[in-house]
Amino acid sequence: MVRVRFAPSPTGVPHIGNTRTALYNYVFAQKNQGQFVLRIEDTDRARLQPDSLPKILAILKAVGIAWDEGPFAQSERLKIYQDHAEKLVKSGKAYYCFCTQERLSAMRKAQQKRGALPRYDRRCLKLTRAQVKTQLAKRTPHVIRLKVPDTGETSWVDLIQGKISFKNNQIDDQVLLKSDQFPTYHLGVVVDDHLMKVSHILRGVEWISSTPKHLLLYQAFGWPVPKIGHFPVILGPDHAKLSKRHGAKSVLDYLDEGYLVEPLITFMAYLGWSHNDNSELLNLKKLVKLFDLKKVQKQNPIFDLKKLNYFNAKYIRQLSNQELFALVKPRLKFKLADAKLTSILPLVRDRLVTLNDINLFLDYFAGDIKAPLDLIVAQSGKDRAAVKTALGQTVSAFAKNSAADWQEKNLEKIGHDLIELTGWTTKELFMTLRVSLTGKVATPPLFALMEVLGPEVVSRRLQAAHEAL
RNA sequence: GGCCCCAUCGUCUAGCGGUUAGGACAUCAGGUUUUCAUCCUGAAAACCAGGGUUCGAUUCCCUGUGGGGUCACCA
Repeated sequence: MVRVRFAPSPTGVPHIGNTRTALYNYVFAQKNQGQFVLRIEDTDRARLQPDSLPKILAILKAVGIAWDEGPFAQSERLKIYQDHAEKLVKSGKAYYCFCTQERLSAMRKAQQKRGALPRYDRRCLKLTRAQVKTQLAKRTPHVIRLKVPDTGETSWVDLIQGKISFKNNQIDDQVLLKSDQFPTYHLGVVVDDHLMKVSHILRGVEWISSTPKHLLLYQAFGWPVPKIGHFPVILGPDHAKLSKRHGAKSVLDYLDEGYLVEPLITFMAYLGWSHNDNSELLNLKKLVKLFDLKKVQKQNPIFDLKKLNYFNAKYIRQLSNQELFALVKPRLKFKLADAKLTSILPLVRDRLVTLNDINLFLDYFAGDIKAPLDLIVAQSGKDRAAVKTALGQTVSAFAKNSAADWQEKNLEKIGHDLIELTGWTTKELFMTLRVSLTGKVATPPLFALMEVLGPEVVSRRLQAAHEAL
């Protein structure tokens, strides 16, 4: 039975990289008809951020990752870790340490000065049983440390990275139970992964160097070791691990900005894993079908927003007008009648990168604009007087068209007649009208736009520009 | 710095001893008889370096270089 887990610590909101780890885990479990356990590793009380748990859950839900068990909070399982740590002390695999933080940091400083490896000097390992007893009786603050073997090496075959091995003498006597009686990460994961019958530990490469410590713990407990795999970490544009420093955003942030779930899933999936040419849009179901742990890269991928944009725009284009309408409506920053939005949508849909981009095209539909005279003249390529004349001719030409026949086709015909009348090039005239009507240089096709704008608005804006010139 | 890992176009990647080293994003150019976008076509763009092994290395091995991760009573 395949059982995976996602075990975030509630010290912040998971960014895209962290969420990708959850995604890979989930997809791997689904692929193997396995189960997904959600565990909250809230053992660091100092860095705990209470508002991050709801966000973690919201992200998983948004992506569609359904957990089969949990969320389990480690803070509610303290006794379990304490008992296990004590057990290790009894069996001689771990020991009490009464050293103060001050001593430890002074020791480390001295070691570094010497150029030596910063690690615990095992002073408390030399304590006699009686000495330990006295200290405990005195309630001296203490931790429990793992007694790491001095010789030999610890290795495993990583599901993604291949064989990895560490010499034991490189590994510090890790703290297992902190002086506040909370477990450290190392104790917590090992105990929980075992108790929760996790079969595959799949996490980011940043955990590789702690893996031997965990392996040693499994050994100390006499437990079987789960399969272990380490995903590459996502790097920022500066090639350093993606972090808050890069403004690394969460799935929730991207959703807010008008990105959609499927493109987000696709984007995350292709960061360190590949299928065909990495251009196919995915969703959770497709990803489950295609995912293969063997195709996960060892090399760390670099975050590239352009790809997300590509997938998002592509996804939007595949939506029906009705679907797009529903998605876009709540994001309007302009007051707009439904019927109007419906008629605008086909004109702008190919131009949207995110859903929020809808607002980029709405100002001249929803409100009124002030004609940018200089821009109009510049785009026309003519002098001011000529533009004024041409706009005048345009106003009267369109005025002759009945409101009932106010359709793109008819309007376009008038436009072409005007080209003959004025002697301007198509580009010159149409750009002049475009800017006069929208204030912008880049817009949907001119006559489709005019149809939606309607005769009154078109006439009013052209007239206004004409008069102002 | 020690330890661990990694190394194909700018980016994501295909490749698993013999290929004109392929695709996608991005970029650039042209086309779709009005802009922008879409769409289509095309272009430029990579095997980190040096040694081996081999008839033959992008591919296997070693070294160097470069990159990343990690060195807490944080996860």
